[in-house]
Amino acid sequence: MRYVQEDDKVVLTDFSDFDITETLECGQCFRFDKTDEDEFVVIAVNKVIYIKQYGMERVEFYPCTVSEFENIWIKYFDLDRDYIKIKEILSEDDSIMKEAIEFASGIRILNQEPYECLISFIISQNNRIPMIKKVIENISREYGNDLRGGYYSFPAAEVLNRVSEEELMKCKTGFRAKYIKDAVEKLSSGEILIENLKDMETDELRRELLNIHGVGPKVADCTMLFSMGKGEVFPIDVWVRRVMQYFYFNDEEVSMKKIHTFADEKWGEYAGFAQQYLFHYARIKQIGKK
DNA sequence: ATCCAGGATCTCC
DNA sequence: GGAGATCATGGA
Repeated sequence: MRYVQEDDKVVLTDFSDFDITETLECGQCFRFDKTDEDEFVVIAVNKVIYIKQYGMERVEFYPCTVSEFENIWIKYFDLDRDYIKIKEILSEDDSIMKEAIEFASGIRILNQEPYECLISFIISQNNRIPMIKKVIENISREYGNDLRGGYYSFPAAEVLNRVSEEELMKCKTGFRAKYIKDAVEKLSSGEILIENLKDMETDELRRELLNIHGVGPKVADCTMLFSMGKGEVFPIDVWVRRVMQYFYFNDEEVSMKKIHTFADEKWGEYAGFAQQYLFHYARIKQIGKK
């Protein structure tokens, strides 16, 4: 990996296993817009950044400085991880996983902000991805800070804690408004210290997140995988359930516990990565849907 | 119109 | 401890 400053851009070259379109559109994050072919704008960490990719030759990040790139975006886009090794291990003696990986081999598991990620996946329950994006956008526009260009930061827990359930509903949160309220209350009161959570052991962290009303296994697991560096966590949603049953359980109904045990034994510390390749593959190809 | 969406909760047994 | 209904909202 090599990167240099060119005007207001940081230009990345000599990289592999990174595709901005696959990474953003594989369902792990919601605050981005496509601005052109292989070009996106991402809103994160109080910043608006554009990313344009030219094949496997060149990726431009702008506006951006080398120090911002090193301090924020390398970690955010998980660019310092060896995906070649992960893909080798996951593909070994598994032609299904091999195909899912080859289908979108440029996916990186982002390291998002824990608080925004948690609220985003609370909103995601029983919802569609375009609608999830709209709701998060509504909340940000209404209560976040203006970052210019029509983009707004996601409001802090202390800010949303002062917003009534009825006001939140106007952002189209639906029945999830009371769940968001419980989360921001526990976070802003200090009952849950979100920034300390990623240092906790996975099982204990999971139990902590499950104490929030409206956070179940799936939302907790997505939060841990996509924002707390817990790469061994295997979130199971309708698509992952379908694809797992279809490919690994002879298309039979199996319990969540059974799928978790299987994933843990088969993929271990890389189960979360396996999950994301499978989820994206299944959703695009509509695997297992009747 | 009816069903369903990156689920979780509540109720009832 | 598992099955079934319910929850807002909008698109197919």
